[in-house]
Amino acid sequence: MVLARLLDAAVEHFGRKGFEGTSTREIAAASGTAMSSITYHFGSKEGLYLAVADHIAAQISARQADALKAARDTADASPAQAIDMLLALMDSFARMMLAPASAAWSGFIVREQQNPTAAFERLYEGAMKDMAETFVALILRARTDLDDREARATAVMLLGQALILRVGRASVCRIFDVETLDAATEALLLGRLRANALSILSEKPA
Amino acid sequence: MVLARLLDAAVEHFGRKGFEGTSTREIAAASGTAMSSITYHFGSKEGLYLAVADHIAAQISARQADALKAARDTADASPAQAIDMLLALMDSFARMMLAPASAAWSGFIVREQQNPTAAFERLYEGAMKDMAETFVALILRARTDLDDREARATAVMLLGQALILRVGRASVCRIFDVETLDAATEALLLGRLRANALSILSEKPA
DNA sequence: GTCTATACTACGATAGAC
DNA sequence: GTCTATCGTAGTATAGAC
Repeated sequence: MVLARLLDAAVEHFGRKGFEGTSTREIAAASGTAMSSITYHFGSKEGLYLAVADHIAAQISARQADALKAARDTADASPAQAIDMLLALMDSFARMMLAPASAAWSGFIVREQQNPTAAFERLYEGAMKDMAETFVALILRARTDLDDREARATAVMLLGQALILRVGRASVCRIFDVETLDAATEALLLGRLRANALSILSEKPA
Repeated sequence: MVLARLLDAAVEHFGRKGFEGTSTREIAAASGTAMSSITYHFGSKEGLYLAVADHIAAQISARQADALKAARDTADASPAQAIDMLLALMDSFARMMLAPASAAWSGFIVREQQNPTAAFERLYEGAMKDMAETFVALILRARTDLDDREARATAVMLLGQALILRVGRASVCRIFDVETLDAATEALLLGRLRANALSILSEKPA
């Protein structure tokens, strides 16, 4: 119980302020326990940090599980079906980027992207790899004119459009001249994302 | 001279390890000077941090100045001309995201996006606003079917495709199964980015 | 298991010599 | 202007009571 509270508080604090920016005393205080319980349960501050990576990966996987399961059997999908699945997957991913819960996760993940530690491996293998490979497989079904590497590049670009909703949030708000994203603006962004993805995925006439 | 060395070292250290993750002693050591010179020149650690924000904004502006100047007079551009300018601007921005120098900058900027301090204002006003507004203006010329808010959303999505090249670098490398991005993969990504942007910007038949 | 108390290190800021 | 020396604070980790 204390263990779970410590983990939740650690996700929040590490996500928002980074490893060095967070003190174990803060996390312990937010969990209503003593700092030494971190050593007891996780061995060290670093041990807690790695546990947070696993925790985040598990939460993301759970959140995307439905959308990924629907896209699991892509071997015999028609291009049109693959596009439908991709649009649904993009929408699911983008909604996660818009959800408040992803703020702390993304802070954690983005730091690991720029300065990968052992935690990045856990994040990628635990949550991101599955989504990336599913994307690539679906794109290959949708755009039969692309080879494997082109499909991977396309997956990167599609994901980037959703990623900026979280990672560039402050700039997005400035571009729309709002303090926080309201429902109407979120809907507008999701609609544009869908339209763009459709443009990209529709196979071009030679 | 010491001042410039401190600033350069601070960009690197703050960018890679964040404000709390960087000690003033580290920065001073990397600059070959004493820690107390930070207090002398910048007043405090925070003063140095804000100076770094201005420094980064200036460097980005300088780097994008040519591409932005070429797109300055958009009032009478035809849709085809606007698309050409946008593709050039996208390419310029994406190449900055691929350049090694942007690693430290982006670390700094991304932290500010998620946890904006006074430094974010300086970054946005000093470098990002100009690019964002230029993007929106050009998109409105290229896609006459979009209203202002739709054009802003489209700008966000276009920038996201380039942003992921830096912010999601570790994942991009994993998706391509490489340690670092080689020239061939970079060319592939730039090519896909251009193709996607073209798909998105080509006005759809009603 | 969870707490209090404490050892040890590193931090930012400042004072003062030169 | 740039250095060395030092102060006060806050950090992680550990030991030991309960």
